[in-house]
Amino acid sequence: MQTQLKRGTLELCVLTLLCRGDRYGYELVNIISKGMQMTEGTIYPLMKRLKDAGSIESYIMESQEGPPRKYYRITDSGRAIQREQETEWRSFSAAINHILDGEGTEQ
Amino acid sequence: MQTQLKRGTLELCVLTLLCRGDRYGYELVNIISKGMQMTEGTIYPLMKRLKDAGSIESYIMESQEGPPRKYYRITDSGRAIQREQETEWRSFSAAINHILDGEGTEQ
DNA sequence: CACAGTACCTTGCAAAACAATGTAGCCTGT
DNA sequence: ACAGGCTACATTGTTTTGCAAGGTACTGTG
Repeated sequence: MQTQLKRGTLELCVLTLLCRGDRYGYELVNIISKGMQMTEGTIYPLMKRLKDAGSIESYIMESQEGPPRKYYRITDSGRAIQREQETEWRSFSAAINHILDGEGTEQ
Repeated sequence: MQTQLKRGTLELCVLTLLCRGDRYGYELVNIISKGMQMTEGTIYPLMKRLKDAGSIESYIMESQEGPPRKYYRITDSGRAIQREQETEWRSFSAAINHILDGEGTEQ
């Protein structure tokens, strides 16, 4: 059920994390999955969508601890979208909380 | 785009409103659409799902101002689901806000 | 009698999360 | 030397749900 709640917000999470520095896919899964359930089956299609949209760029880097990593870097356009989505999220969650806290009770 | 954010939360909104009293479909659209965009094409399939799941019941009442209205009443099982989903929403939105407010910045 | 508002409903499309599955490199223990 | 586990990438197909578009029908007003 939680599945549905995540729609749209994972993109915001990823863009927000990338605003603070480059990350590779597997790393993003590990960070985000601390707060909510999410797996690689979700992140890679999402990264592809973001790349196709021009919100992020990627580059490969070797690692001493395993296979090469594909790092993602946010673009200016990605930053703009992050700001937009953060605003949307805040007003959206405010609307939900408003209903939970009693909106619509009055006759 | 906001479309994706709504996933799952509209059900919570409807159940929450019905916890406070019976409502008819068109009325629910009017209340919820004050806070976010939503139309009848969304509510009627949702009400059918909720009814099939046993979360709500319905009854018809005449109206002096137009066609008869189909009112919905929440069931005990519906109330339990509402509580569950409200808890889920609160912990979910907390997780998102946690990421927005700096989680994952530290090395 | 047309039109606007109220109120119901269905069909078909699109977006996105995710389980399942597959590849391959690195490291440790035996 | 090799099995097993972790790291790290990726794709396919299923499922859920929001919504535009379309349709019916009743009531009241100009």
